[in-house]
Amino acid sequence: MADVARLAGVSAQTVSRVSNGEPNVVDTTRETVLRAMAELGYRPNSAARALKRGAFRAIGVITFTLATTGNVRTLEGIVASAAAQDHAVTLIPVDAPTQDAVRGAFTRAGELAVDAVIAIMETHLVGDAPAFFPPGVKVVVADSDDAGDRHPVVDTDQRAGARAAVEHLLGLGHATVHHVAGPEHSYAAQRRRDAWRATLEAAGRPVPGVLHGDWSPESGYALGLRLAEDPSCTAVFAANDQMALGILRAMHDRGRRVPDEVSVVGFDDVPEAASFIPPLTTIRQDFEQIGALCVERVLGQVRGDGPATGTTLVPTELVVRESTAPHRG
Amino acid sequence: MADVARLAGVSAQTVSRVSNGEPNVVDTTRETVLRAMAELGYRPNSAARALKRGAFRAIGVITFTLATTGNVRTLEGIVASAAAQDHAVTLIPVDAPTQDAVRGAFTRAGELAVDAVIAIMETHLVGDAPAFFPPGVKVVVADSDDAGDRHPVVDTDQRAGARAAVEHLLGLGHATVHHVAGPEHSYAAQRRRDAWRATLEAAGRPVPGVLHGDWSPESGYALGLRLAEDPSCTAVFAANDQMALGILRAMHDRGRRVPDEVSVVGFDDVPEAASFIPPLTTIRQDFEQIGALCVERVLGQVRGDGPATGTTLVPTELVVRESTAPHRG
DNA sequence: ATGGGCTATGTTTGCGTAAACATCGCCTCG
DNA sequence: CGAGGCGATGTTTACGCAAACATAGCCCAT
Repeated sequence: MADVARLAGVSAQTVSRVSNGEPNVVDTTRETVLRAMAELGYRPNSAARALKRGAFRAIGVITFTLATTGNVRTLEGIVASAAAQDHAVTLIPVDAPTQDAVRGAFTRAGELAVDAVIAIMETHLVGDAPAFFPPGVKVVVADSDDAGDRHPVVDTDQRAGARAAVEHLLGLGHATVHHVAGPEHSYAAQRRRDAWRATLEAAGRPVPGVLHGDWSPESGYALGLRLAEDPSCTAVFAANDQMALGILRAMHDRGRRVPDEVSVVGFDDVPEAASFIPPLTTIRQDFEQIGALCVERVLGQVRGDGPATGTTLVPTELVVRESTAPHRG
Repeated sequence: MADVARLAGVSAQTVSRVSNGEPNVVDTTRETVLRAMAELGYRPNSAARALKRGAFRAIGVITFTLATTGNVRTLEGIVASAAAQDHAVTLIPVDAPTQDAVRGAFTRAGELAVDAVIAIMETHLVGDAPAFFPPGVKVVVADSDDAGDRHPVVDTDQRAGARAAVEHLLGLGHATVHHVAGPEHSYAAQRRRDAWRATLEAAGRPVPGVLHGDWSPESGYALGLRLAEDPSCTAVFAANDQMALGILRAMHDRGRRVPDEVSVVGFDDVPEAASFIPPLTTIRQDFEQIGALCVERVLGQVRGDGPATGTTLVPTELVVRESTAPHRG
């Protein structure tokens, strides 16, 4: 910076003003400085800038895996939204899905060059980790629809989505709907399962035993084989599209035609869902909006004009494709 | 830091030594300091630290989209590997796949708190963008198997992978292999297409006209419908798994049985590939290793003990599943 | 026993920037 | 025509940390 100032024949402070786009600099001076900057290849040093300003203009994102569609697309929404508000995004990996590992990640985040942290994980993993935080760093949690009393929480409206799936199937004339749920410890899976059950009960339908998978297509296939054996099973709601894919294959392998004999609904609307055999009816989640809301909440806290708690639910959308059809009884 | 020093009754420098884990501190002193840190909730300020050290211990990753399996998994590999070497990862989004946008991203990266940059994109997009870089920041490019003379480049061995796919199909007795390629402007797509053609020519087989998709399942479906019309088409090599998925559905819709009548091979080995109908034979890419190599190369440059150019190709693996079978002619 | 070397700790200094305050010249208005 | 004010620019300072250098106490070998 001193070099630029010397070359431009001005003070360092004026260089600072130009580089920060402050208004009270005469145009000719500004241009001289800009030319000097270009000539010397000057870049502001962000460390010094952050040190002085006390802010990094960066958001940390803590997540366990990028292997799931939801996390990645949420992340993408966060990055896009943060970029629009001139903030960078720093990824903070968690080695294992344990509270200890998450606490470690939060500790690292506290020492990192970030002003705020978004955790994409379920509440029970977050636990009390944010308590170990420097007070200045703000936290928002995605993918957990409770704990809104401790941090702002943003999540898909799991209940409404699951209800829409079940009601769609009941509306097609199916007597009841079987459910292939996600892992038992997952809040999202629990929400979808509970809403599935509640919707059946509200409609006065029998509630079949629930099958728990692990979100993978393979688990969907294994459980799908069991459902295929059950002639009374004409409608299946899978807790995500990947398991639905496995179920489709199981039905195919067992000669149960979809949707003629069995209707299948997924959850997520992954990009491939429209190309499954047959194309999958599913519940679309708006991950981009989740990401955008996370950024809004967290920057609201940083600016001091946003709420520090409260849950925001993002609506879902039923996407009807060819894997569901009226029941032929 | 001064508060901690006062409470512990030592100098600020000793606090610094403790917080950096330097060895020449007596255990009792260290413990006193650690206790004072805990009591005051002290966190090192990373801005000041970076300012002093001249390094951020952070790597920037420039990429256009996280919507593709490859980019995400490469990113995941980068994050894991960077974390193992105590580096953070900052995402730098590119708004549009144009050289201008990429140049803008590199400019931002230059002002960001990063010591090095990894670009996950094809070379022709990177263009001369890194020339606008501060000299201190190092660059590595993934997903481009040329330009290794300007920066280190890490990429999947596209040619070997495509050759393995074609040879597998020829080995099953198919007279030739049709190809559904990626977009024409994509280097990766070009490499796979060229290797497909070269392998057919080397075997003295006829080279069918190439069909270009856009990587999406929908484009695979559209092109698959055309292939399904052609009774001479018994083997298809798709440039990625998503298009292969579309092809499988097209064959299914036209009553062309896979693999009995038509064999299909994909590229990537996405997690769903094993659950397609039928499970997809494909070329597995080792994205985690690509990510790890990117980090190694880039940190090697930062440390000054790594090469500044050169291409590293990561081998692929043929994964045989049920979508390919011997030709029945 | 005494010098030399070694370790633990303290002191000084500066990294690059921007806020706060200081200065300087010009314009306006009575 | 001069006081007052305002906008453009310069000067000083501190942000929090760690490198470099300084000091002080100790042990060992001669």
